[in-house]
Amino acid sequence: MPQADAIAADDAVTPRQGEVLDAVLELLVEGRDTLTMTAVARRASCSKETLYKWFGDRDGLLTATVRWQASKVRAGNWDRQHLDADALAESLEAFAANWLTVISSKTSVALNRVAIAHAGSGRSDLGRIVLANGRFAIGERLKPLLEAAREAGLIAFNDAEAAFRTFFGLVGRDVQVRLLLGDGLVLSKAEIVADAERAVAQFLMLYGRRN
Amino acid sequence: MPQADAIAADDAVTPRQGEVLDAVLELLVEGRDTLTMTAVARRASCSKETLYKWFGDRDGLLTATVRWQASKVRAGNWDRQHLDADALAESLEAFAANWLTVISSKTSVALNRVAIAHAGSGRSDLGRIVLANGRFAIGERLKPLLEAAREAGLIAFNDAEAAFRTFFGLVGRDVQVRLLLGDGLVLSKAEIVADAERAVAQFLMLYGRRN
DNA sequence: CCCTAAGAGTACCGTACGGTACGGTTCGGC
DNA sequence: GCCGAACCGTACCGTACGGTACTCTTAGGG
Repeated sequence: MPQADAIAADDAVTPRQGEVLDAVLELLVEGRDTLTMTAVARRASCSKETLYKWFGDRDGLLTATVRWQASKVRAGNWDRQHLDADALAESLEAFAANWLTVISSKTSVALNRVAIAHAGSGRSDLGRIVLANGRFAIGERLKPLLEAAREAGLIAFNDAEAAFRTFFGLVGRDVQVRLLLGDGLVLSKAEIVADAERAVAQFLMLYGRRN
Repeated sequence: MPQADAIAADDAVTPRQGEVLDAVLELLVEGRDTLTMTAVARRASCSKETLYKWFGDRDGLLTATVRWQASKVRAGNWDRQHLDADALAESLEAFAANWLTVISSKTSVALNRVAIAHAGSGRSDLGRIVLANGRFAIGERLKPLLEAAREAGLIAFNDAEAAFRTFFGLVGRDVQVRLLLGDGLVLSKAEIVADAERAVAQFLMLYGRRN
């Protein structure tokens, strides 16, 4: 796990603090420009002084929010036993569908937006944290599956990282950037499943051992 | 009020206005938080009053800047004559390399960041404009090539849009989101060329007619 | 029943920035 | 050489927001 801060997440977040962070997420989803400390305090029914006491400053609050959300999104496991072609496809599809669901959620879009805006202005933990918990976390979770599949003779590749990046591209395509830029793209559950199947089929056509 | 003129006159940008917009791009690249009207005026050696006269307000200035940059990035043509397998691969690689070069440029990253931040806060032309001049513009330019290649019997697909999106994913992969989030990813000219070749090879493996 | 601590609510301060006003300067037209 | 337009530089205004201080309420502990 190269990104050390991927899991430095929900340490010592009291339930009440969780409520506050949920309020931040709400406001974030409603529109980034409404995210003022006063608005957070009002929404969470707490005082600004408490916000500053708990989170230090505005950046600290945002950082805690990003970590808080990351700690809530954990998914995509696979069965290490009996890995045959069907099980592989199924696991990959589960990863793909989960990933598409996450990146198309309003929360993820809003959080990525604020992290990207933050990354533009010098001092930026947010971008790094989002990357560590998003793109890199899923990479580290998926690579073992890819390598197990390779050892089982189901797929072939030299570089697991490169293979994952191809998978990533086939799954995500233009979805994330379109959502971030405000395109009115909506992914239904059915479309996500179909997209996941298509992406996995394409991936296996590129990397699968001909049988 | 000359405001209407200034907004509508995104095609008729005087040289002096171009200088101002270039100054905006400079500041944008240097760090988004430094982009204040005062800073623009200082950098461009013009008065704030002139900025407001020409561009209406801050959003107008940003919009003009996005359009200005878009008007500077036009590339990726292909030879309609003699379209054989080699020519197709070459054209696709040119598209891919050009696209990678654009999205990994500091200017593009900075502009996408501000557009994304803008898209978060309700009323947002910026996101739409960036999308129209980026993702969708290249799609519209590439699809004719794909369709010509299909008619030439080089590739096979039902939906040109879907084929393009796959191409888009294979080329871009995780590059754009990583750059937007501030990952220290640098693409050398050689890597871009290699990536373009890989993406095209993969695309042709998925869509190419077996020969 | 008091004492203390946590925290809600609110008033307040400083500053940064969007937007405006105005005096001074340059320059093309007559 | 004069006039007006364009425009630079800058001082100025209003406001929004980050951050702080202060009061008031509530809850536990003795």
